[in-house]
Amino acid sequence: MELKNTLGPWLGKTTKMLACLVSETFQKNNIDLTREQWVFLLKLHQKDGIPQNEVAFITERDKTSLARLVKTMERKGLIKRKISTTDKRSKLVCLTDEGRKIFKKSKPIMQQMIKNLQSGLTEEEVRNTINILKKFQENIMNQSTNCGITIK
Amino acid sequence: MELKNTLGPWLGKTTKMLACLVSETFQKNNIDLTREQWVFLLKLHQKDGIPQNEVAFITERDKTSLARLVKTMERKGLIKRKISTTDKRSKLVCLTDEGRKIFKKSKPIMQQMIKNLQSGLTEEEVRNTINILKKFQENIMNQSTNCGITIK
DNA sequence: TGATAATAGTTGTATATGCAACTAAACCAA
DNA sequence: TTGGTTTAGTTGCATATACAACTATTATCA
Repeated sequence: MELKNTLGPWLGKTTKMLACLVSETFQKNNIDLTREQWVFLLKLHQKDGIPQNEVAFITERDKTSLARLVKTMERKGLIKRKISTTDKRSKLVCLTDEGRKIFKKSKPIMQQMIKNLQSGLTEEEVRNTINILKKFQENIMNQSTNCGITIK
Repeated sequence: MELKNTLGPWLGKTTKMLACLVSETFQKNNIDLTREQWVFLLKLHQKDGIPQNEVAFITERDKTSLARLVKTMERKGLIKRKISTTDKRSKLVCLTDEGRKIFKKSKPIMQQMIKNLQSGLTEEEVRNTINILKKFQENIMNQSTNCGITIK
């Protein structure tokens, strides 16, 4: 089996190109965000004021990685933290006005980008591809003890 | 359009899980390599003694990123460099015995892993999925000026 | 030929990532 | 209640990544 006829390299390359596009799109539109920061803001828009460990779970990220992302975004004024009143260990992450503002600006741009990415693909093709990716993820989990982030 | 029904997040998550599996597999088998280092060694096995800029192109990576990868791998004794005789700017990257040895050890393990990843998927499904990914890549390039790494 | 442009690689700076080891708080069980 | 365990978050260390600015060398063309 030729490696280049397997999914792995194709997934890697496509993901890399997508990351590049997102970065380029933000730059073009003067949005000072990284892809990771954008996803973080998106999640906070869906549910604000959640503890860091929950954000780490939702965004499927190591807690140390998240801690540093939080630090960067707090420094940039996109989010703020407050210690939970019920659990002094826990820090709740909240959007700031600035975070909301930047996300609002980015939203239509990202929606358009996502729409363009799917152009030429039928809904069925997308659905089928997602199903293949799910199977692929199951195959990963069957070989692993710790990569098993829940399949939604 | 719900974001979670689009390809982007699924690609990202699958790639992340795959990276995790590769890392875990190396650790389990006492192979001191990262995923990137392994791909680098693979490329060198296909063609040894190539200049850094060509490796950067082949592995679709920024030249600065590659320079640091080269530095790390040289320090680990996996590769060595020699200045080209025809172009004093150019540095040719070559495998060392150590690099060959580690790759040889890793090869069957990676082959098995890749085989397992495709289990339950028909050849046609894999082929179709790759074609969708190609279309997706084209859509990326249509929106971008610099993410257009050649589609092979 | 000689000035200018292009190319190969490095360094500075910034972001993101994960493992291991740590602190502090909360939980739990004898 | 108290002492061990679990949990939330941080810090140290290492890797990977990319943009901008830099050096050194080569290529171009007027």
